[in-house]
Amino acid sequence: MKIASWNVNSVKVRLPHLLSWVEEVQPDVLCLQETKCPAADFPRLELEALGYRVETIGQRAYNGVALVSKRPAEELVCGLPGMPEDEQARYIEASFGGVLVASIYLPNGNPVGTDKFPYKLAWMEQLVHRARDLLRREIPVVLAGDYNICPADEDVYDPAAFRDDALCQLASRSRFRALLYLGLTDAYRVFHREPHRYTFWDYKGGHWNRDEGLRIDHLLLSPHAADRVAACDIDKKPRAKDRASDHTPIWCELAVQP
DNA sequence: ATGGTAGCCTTGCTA
Repeated sequence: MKIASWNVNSVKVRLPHLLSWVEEVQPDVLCLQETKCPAADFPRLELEALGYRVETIGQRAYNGVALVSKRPAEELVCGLPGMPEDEQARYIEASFGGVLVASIYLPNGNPVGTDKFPYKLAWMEQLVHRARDLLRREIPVVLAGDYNICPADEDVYDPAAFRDDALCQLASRSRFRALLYLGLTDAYRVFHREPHRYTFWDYKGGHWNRDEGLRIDHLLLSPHAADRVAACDIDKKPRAKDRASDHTPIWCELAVQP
């Protein structure tokens, strides 16, 4: 069972890239973030033509998450439990044949010193609570998405330049580590130990061409999923295309019948 | 030199 995550930065603009990637890679579940698209406007017919179903929550211009899957979603959850007052479309969760998958668009939190940063930390606190509840079920869980967290300095092309950034703050990293200490596993680091591997390259300043990026998109696995993970990688090819998203997909393969 | 680019509800906001 192949599970992937991709911040597409507008599903409408990225639709050609999205369709060609789905057709080529054939993920069983693809988690999207920053669709920037209300659910009623989501281009679901094009994905259905490839044999996929879509569950999504969205809003105009900002945020928006989706689950694109071959199997129908079960036990759908829209919005992060514990944050009923959150109006931003950042969390959608469902089960697919006994594997629970969430598509997460964690708040960016910049600039630190504004109310955006405490919003990020409060959101992460609720995500920790949700993860704790899900881990009690003792089933395979994949929490996938744009976490807007660089777990360590090795995940940043220029750690000094990002020292005061919300993506690298001690408080942000501490909440991310709280997820790991609960028993979740960073799937990418099971297979790749080398530093300076990225999922995001800023549009500004030719960062893609110099491979100056950040590792902020993550697949976190519950023990039952980590026991079955057979592969995980970042697919850099979509980032090289014209009119690319600033993020590229990350995927993992679980030894579970889809 | 606090720049640069992209997408959106655009003349500003978010990332």
